[in-house]
Amino acid sequence: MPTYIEGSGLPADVYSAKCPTREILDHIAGKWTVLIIDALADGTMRYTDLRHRIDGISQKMLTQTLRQLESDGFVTRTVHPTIPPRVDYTLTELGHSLRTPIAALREWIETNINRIEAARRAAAL
Amino acid sequence: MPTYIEGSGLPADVYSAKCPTREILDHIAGKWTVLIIDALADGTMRYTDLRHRIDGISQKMLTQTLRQLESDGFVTRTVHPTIPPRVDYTLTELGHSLRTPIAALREWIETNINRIEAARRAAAL
DNA sequence: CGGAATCCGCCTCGATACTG
DNA sequence: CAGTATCGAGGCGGATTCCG
Repeated sequence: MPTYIEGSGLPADVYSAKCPTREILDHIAGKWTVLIIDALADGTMRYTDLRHRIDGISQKMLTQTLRQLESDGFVTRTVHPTIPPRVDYTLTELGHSLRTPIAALREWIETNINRIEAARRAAAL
Repeated sequence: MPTYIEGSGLPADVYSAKCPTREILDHIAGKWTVLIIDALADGTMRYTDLRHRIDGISQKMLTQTLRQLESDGFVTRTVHPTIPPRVDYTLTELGHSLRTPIAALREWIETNINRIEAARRAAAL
């Protein structure tokens, strides 16, 4: 049984360019998005924690992606007015439910990496 | 138990920028990649089939993404030397095993779209 | 500490036109 | 039918500088 979009009544379908699901797919299906959601699976993390956990991410992309996740309602940003400042990032309930498919993707890559690399070498012929 | 990278012996870890898993994540985590893999889940499809199934994809992105998937060993490209030409795309065994996590992601979006839209409106305040 | 602001090269992506 | 070629806008992403 498909889900129907509130308002339009049309069935949810990522294959349809104008379906709201398409934009969400575009937001979620990104390298940094996946890594941040997955990193927050264990619980609250500070900005610097994330920066060090996710090797190779720049300040700009971290901030930018976090803002996107926040405005999509996946992540909560909490500012503690202390000196030095402290900002915590946590998954919302919605973001929490996204954990499972995201983690599944990461785990698939990690467990199959040797098969993948072998397939790439074979495909390169 | 983690997977270890053949050759280096290091544990597979997408959080590490230099780990080969990171590049694969970058290739897989994309709007078009997800849609193509998911579309091919049902079986072989021709170029034009894919073009019509995935609403809004340009010829360029379809060709480009298919080539990427092919060189990563997820998809097989078969050319039939007929007139008019016919090209079939099929998931390899590896690509087939990727179906599960990809479909899980698509399904999560489609079933939760109304929650997501509500959360976005709430986050926008 | 947790950003914001700015600059900038490059690559992505889409639109258009053309081809065997 | 299944692409290739080209172009141009925009976004990605890194580096740097500055701030409360």
